[in-house]
Amino acid sequence: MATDKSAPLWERLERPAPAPRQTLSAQRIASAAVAVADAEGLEAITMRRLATELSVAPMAPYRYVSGKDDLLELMVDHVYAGMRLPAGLGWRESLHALAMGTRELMLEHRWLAQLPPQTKLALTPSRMAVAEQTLTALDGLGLDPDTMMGIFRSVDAYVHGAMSHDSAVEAFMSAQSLSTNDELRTELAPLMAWHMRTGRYPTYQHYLRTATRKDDRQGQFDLGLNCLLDGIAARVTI
Amino acid sequence: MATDKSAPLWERLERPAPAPRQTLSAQRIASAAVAVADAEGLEAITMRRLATELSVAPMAPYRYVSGKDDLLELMVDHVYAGMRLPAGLGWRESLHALAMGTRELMLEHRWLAQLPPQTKLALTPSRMAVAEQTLTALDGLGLDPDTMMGIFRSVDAYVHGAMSHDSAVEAFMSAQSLSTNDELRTELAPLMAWHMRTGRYPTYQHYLRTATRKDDRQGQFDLGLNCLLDGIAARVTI
DNA sequence: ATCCGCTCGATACAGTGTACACAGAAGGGC
DNA sequence: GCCCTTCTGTGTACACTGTATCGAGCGGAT
Repeated sequence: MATDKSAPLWERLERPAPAPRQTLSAQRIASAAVAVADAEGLEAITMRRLATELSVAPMAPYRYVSGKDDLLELMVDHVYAGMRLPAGLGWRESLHALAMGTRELMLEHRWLAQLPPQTKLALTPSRMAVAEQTLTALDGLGLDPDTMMGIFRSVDAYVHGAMSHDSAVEAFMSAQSLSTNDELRTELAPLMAWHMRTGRYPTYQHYLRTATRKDDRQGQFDLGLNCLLDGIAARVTI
Repeated sequence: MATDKSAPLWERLERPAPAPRQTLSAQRIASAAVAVADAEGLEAITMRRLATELSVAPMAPYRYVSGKDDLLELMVDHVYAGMRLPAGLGWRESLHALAMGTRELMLEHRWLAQLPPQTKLALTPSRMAVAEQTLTALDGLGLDPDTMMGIFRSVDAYVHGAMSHDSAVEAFMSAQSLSTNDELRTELAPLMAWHMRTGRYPTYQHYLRTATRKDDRQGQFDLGLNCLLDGIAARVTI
């Protein structure tokens, strides 16, 4: 029986491997790809590069993934599998853990923030598990199902938005070999100075002159997250 | 199309004068690119495609943009220039207008959500203007500058995260020629059914069975936004 | 009239994703 | 023992990408 390409990727993977040959496997492919992306960024992920990394012909991985999109899904699932949310906490602690866990994951794997849209949507088993755990933490609070899912998605949206920005900054810094926030500011200074010289942004200029923790990304993240959780609290406690 | 050196001298001489010069400009380039991306998505944006759209040689636009990244920045600035935030509102209405304006912009130009990270960071004049207007709306409330910027960035992060998801969904739908949410659900049903058959997601399954407004994206967006704004309110009103 | 500099054209190149046909090994039935 | 199907990985090829480079011809300053 031929491999049924119309079946979902995940179903195909869970079918018993009819292959005693086994120099390649979805696992090996995924972790090799993740290793490359972690070390050199998403743009280093190339079917050829992946193949050489696995000491295999360029087209070989196509036996396991139907294309690059599939590969990216596999990578996402691979790293999300490492995320464990502590159970038995209250709703707020659970959402906080969800946010912090996702943040950590996206810091460790900066490429997560630059995936193409169809991959961002991918409903992989590990992601389903995260959703399941979060929904469970929100269960039994008297919320209707739509609100439960809405809360989960809102936190997820905030985390993704914030981390998309943060990891873009960090990718930029490492691309320019900047290691401190001061170096970053120095790098951006000429552009910023030019903007300010137009005189169109007086309030922004005032911010630049008086702010003190301009680049505390962790603090920024916490501020927004706490605001969001506070707002959710008002809807949870009946 | 090649300069045919073997053609008779006289034919070569009578060929139309190569250029009524100033055919290109940053404006023309930006709006042509935006038009293509709006109609066919970001992946249709190709230096060659852009050139043919402008009836010009592939390398011609490089006189105005130093590469594709520059082009994308130009496009971002071009569409953000159309965003006007009403002035004279209170802080909450202003933040709400910022969120809704950005949402509308990202719905109108779905490619905004799939830009590469360095372009997402781009500090273009139009984006600076949006930041300026928002900061102005937050001024005079007794907030310290860091908190002002933090609030602006939090709202922006939420909007980007939420819309990144939403416009990925819509890109997927239009790619599969699905027009209604029911069609979308039908398309995803086999995958979802497979996940559910594993029995690993009981709470998710319960959600699927009992939820009623599963795909009300506007409602989801509003829920999270209102939560966030409520949380901010607690920090604004001292 | 001459020259310079800017704008745009033509060509070329390395690198991308992936379609396609083929080689060889694994294991079951005779 | 053999053969034959089936799966795995190989080799080659193609259309397409971003962009470096060189050169042609116009406009304006000298």
